[in-house]
Amino acid sequence: MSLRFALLALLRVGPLSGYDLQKQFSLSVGHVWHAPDSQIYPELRKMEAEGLIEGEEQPRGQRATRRVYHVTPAGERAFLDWMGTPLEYARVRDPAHLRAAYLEAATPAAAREFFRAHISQWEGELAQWEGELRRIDAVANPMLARRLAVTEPGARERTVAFKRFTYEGLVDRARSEIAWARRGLELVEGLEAADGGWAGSRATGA
Amino acid sequence: MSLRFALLALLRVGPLSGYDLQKQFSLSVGHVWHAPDSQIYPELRKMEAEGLIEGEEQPRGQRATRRVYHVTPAGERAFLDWMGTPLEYARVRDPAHLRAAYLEAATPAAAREFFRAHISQWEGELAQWEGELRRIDAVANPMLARRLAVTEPGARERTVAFKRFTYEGLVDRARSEIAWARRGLELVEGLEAADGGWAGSRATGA
DNA sequence: ACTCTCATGTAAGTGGTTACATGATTCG
DNA sequence: CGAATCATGTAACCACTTACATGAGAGT
Repeated sequence: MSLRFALLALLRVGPLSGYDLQKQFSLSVGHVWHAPDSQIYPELRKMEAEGLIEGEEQPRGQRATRRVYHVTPAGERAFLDWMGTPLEYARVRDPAHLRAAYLEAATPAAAREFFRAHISQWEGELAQWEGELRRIDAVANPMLARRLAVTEPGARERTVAFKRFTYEGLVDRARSEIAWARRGLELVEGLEAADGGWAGSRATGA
Repeated sequence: MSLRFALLALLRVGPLSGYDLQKQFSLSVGHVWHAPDSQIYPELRKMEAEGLIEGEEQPRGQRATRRVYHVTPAGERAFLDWMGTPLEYARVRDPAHLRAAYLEAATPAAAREFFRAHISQWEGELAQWEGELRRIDAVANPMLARRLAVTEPGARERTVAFKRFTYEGLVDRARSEIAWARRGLELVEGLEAADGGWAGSRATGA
């Protein structure tokens, strides 16, 4: 349900084709809400059918066209309504913590590998989010720059502030996942030292 | 894909009916992987069809029966294999941070309400997870007690250690979400004080 | 001529959600 | 006798994933 609002958030700064949208997506909102192009195109069609956006065919070369979408008043209203309604939180479904809870059934090597993968996973996200933070500070994100150009001066400060704040939260989260996994690595070391029996045949299932 | 392993994790400590499983689920693994009964029953059937578990019809009263499942050797192997394979991480899809990134479009009241809801959401989770931590320490979780009874003495320490460690991680996460949202509340106050123009008609879409 | 980017999708499948359906048993 | 709990599902729907499909235009 959030995809359409992520799309509206982008289209609200100015008209874009599905293709451009998809590109901008991966460089901005995509950092908090992933969507592949195979999901974006149909969603745009649906949103158009519901009157939230309108598409205009534009010629491209001799025969080809591209469809450029802009937000309708109904779309603007839908977006602002959404901003005013409470979020629905998804129930927990956390594969990493699920696995962590039963790591005694894994070999020490597999447990270590799990934590290492967790660290590198979150280091990847961290790098993305820290990069985004730097781009926000430098107004080097093209989407943000366009948005600020379209925003009345008095509102620019808070526009930047909420972006910063959002990515700070994500950075915190990534750091705490990494810290947790590092403690996990230490825990594995400790348990292995304390109990020579782990790594035995039981853990491998043989 | 994780559901079946969550179910196997429970069944590995001893046979259970779908109904019992579902009850135990919400009191243990359910804290990291939610699943409604309408998903559990069909999944058990599928797992049986694939030979991971086996069900036995047991009489209950005069006419009724219940189906009690136990893990087969193939199921045990599947579980241990899963423990040894790298996790697949889902792409980010985070409604709260998506909204936070565009909160300049909301009224200050809506922004505040959003953060308050975020705090109470995570305080709820926090309470659950802290409760679970206390039950782990007191061995007051019946599922954990059963598991320890079935675990060789040398492996008990690490069984408890990984559970503790998992819930510690979840508690950390909840705390940091709460801290983030509190900072969000402060940010809203600050922006409102700095800029009397927010809360104006623009933000409401009129 | 070839390749890269632009541009827009469809189709099949999976995992999960919500709502509904049904009947036996046990306990007060 | 009625209510709670035991017990097991089905059906319709939605969001998302993966893989595939197609063709025009621009640059080398």
